Amino acid sequence: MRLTTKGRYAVTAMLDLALHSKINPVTLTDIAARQTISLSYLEQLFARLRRANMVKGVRGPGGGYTLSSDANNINIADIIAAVDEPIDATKCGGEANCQNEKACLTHDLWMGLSAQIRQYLKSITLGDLIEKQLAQESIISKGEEIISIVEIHKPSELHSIL
Amino acid sequence: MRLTTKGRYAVTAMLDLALHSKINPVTLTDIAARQTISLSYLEQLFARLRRANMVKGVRGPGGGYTLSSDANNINIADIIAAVDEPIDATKCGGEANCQNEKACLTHDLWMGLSAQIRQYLKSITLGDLIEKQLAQESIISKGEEIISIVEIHKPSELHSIL
DNA sequence: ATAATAGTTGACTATTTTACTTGGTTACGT
DNA sequence: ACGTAACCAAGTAAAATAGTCAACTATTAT
Repeated sequence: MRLTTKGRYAVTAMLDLALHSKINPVTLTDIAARQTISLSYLEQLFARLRRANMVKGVRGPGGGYTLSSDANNINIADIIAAVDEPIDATKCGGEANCQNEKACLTHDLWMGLSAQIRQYLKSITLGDLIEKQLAQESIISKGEEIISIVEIHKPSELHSIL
Repeated sequence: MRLTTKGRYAVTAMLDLALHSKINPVTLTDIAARQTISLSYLEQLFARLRRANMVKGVRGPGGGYTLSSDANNINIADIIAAVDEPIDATKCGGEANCQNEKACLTHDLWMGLSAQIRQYLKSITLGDLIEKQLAQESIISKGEEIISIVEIHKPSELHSIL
């Protein structure tokens, strides 16, 4: 499971979509403007999201994109997986000389962790983010009160946390 | 919180270190060979890990790296943060027109998720990965066995044992 | 003291990924 | 018919990743 800016763009765009497409489809132009992402880059991302059956494109005037299913049925792991290029994390994908040997021990450990992260992100849906997060910000302030402090005092240094 | 191959290399190397540096320091050359990472790239990663006080370098013959503290005190989030370049995830770092406005809603949502992921990875230590993962497969004893075998068979390390 | 070891540092290169650009075509609604 | 917006296919600039090379310093062993 990889977590890059690309995946963040995708999740952000999907969140935007979930928030605005309740009634009408949302154009990529609108998302691009709101989230300051280039239109064509969004097109690339949404091409993948569409192929992964996560969004539906509606052509013509009044068209745009809508979620393929309810926000509560769309999880974060799937969004990220849809736009990310799959990579071989093992470097030894089941080679004969790697079976049960020490060289692959750390690979196995990493894979285990990776699976845990994926499972975790799979348990979080767009709906969760919108409802639970917005309702109570306890998670943010409780877990990392530094974030809110920085948000207030030194917004430019947020990156040091993320 | 970013999760890239770079971070994976770092975690993998730290896992390797945790597994092998119980007695003696471990050279980057050994880790490079075991994990198939280039030596110089490891040097770059460990320069950052050292600056973050996560490992200690021991110079001279018989030298290498050791963990700065117990494997149970080193969490995954810190390792990844140490080697990753900090980035600005917001793109609107506290601009006046972004305060409490809709444009930043999805940013906030993403930040909340990012904080959760970070918190999650912070709760997982190297010790957790090694113990919990390995305990089930009872590889611990087997692992130690292999370690000692390899240590003995590697000529470069013979002198440090005897 | 000297040589060998191994960390430390910096600059430099190649590859890949990211993010964006340009310029179209297709489908759909008015 | 016309405008809109999805769809598509190149190509490109910037950044991150991954690795190389070379010199240097601190430590240990002989």
